[in-house]
Amino acid sequence: MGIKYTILGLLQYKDMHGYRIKEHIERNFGHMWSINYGQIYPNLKKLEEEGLITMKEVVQNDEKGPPRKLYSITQKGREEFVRWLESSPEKSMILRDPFLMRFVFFGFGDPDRALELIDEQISVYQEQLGRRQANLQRWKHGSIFVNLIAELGTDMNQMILDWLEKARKELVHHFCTDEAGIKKTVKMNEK
Amino acid sequence: MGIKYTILGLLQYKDMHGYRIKEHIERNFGHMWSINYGQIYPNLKKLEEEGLITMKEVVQNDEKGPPRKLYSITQKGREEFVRWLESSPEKSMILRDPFLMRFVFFGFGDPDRALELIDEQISVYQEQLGRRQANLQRWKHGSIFVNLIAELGTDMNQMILDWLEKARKELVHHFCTDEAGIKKTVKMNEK
DNA sequence: CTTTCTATATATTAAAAGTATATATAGCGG
DNA sequence: CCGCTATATATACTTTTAATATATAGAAAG
Repeated sequence: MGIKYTILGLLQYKDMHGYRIKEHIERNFGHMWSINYGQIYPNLKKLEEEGLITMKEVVQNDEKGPPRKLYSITQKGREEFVRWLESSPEKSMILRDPFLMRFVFFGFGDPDRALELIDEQISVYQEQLGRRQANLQRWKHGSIFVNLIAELGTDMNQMILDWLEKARKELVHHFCTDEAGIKKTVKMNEK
Repeated sequence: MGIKYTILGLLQYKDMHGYRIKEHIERNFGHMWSINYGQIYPNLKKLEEEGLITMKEVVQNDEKGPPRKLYSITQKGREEFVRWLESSPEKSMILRDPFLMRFVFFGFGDPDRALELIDEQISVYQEQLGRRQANLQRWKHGSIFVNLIAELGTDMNQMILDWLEKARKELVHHFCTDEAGIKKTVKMNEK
């Protein structure tokens, strides 16, 4: 889904080699999505075949490591990129969450364990939120677009945390009204 | 990612055939994720091979259409399902958004067009929010878990709308301070 | 000087997921 | 009888993910 154009977009900023492309994406957009080497190298090859980028040179590494292939975008690539950039997205947001997939069926499992899993998820998102807020400060002077996306990341994180806490409360109440002996659990889990 | 367990989970509620599984997922969780026949039938076959479900019977359709294969979960399937249900998720949420992928690079395109795309996205989410809120009413008396997930869907929708409007304002301001002649555009897009 | 470790770099393969397409059955309306 | 729609099973192909392979080079330890 648009990996080609993401790579083209990055090469508009500056020339890059494959390893650096993944690094850049992870650093700047890692909170929103990620990319794999299995996607990068085949797409670089394809873009080159289509004449949208060229492999400029193979340079010896300054620091350490093997020689690297530096890619740059062509004029044809710039035009194709803008054509895509100004087209309407063909699909809406796709979301996959192994936790939510479990959440739907929590009625089938052990209520105690369900609450534990929610607590784990709350911890994960709290930690991630802290990292994202720290990153926000770092990126304040960068691109307004990256900044706004980072804000979306923290907004989303906060929203999910709020929902998790609300869901937890309602489930504690729901489990509590069951004939199951979980009152002790409710008490233990209350702060 | 867990398609097998989603199918197992649905078969805990009641026996179903392949076509109905997709229908059920689209109706109850369509706001969060979707599934394709290309995922359903191979996984049904695999689950049967693993002894987690059985193909109970082939029944002639009452209404119309061809005969259908009714699947039901086995005891082994129930145990495997609960094992998965009570395990910690192995990954975090995955998010893919063709619009956000473009948003990041809006600095390269035409500012007018960028604002148009944002306006389109706002329309899409507003419409989706209306549908989700209507669905919320319908599901109020159903499973508390499905209900909470539906609430998450509307919460997320509202959050994204808020962010889009905030982003739009900041971008209008950002573009306005450019040396580009977009003041007219700013004026036309103001309500 | 050699070995081990780490970071950096290119790349491929297998499995899983997602998309598109094919084929079939049956009722209904023209 | 034909065309359309809904219902139903299923496969082929593409994309993504995860894992793995191979390589280079500096630094540290022995």
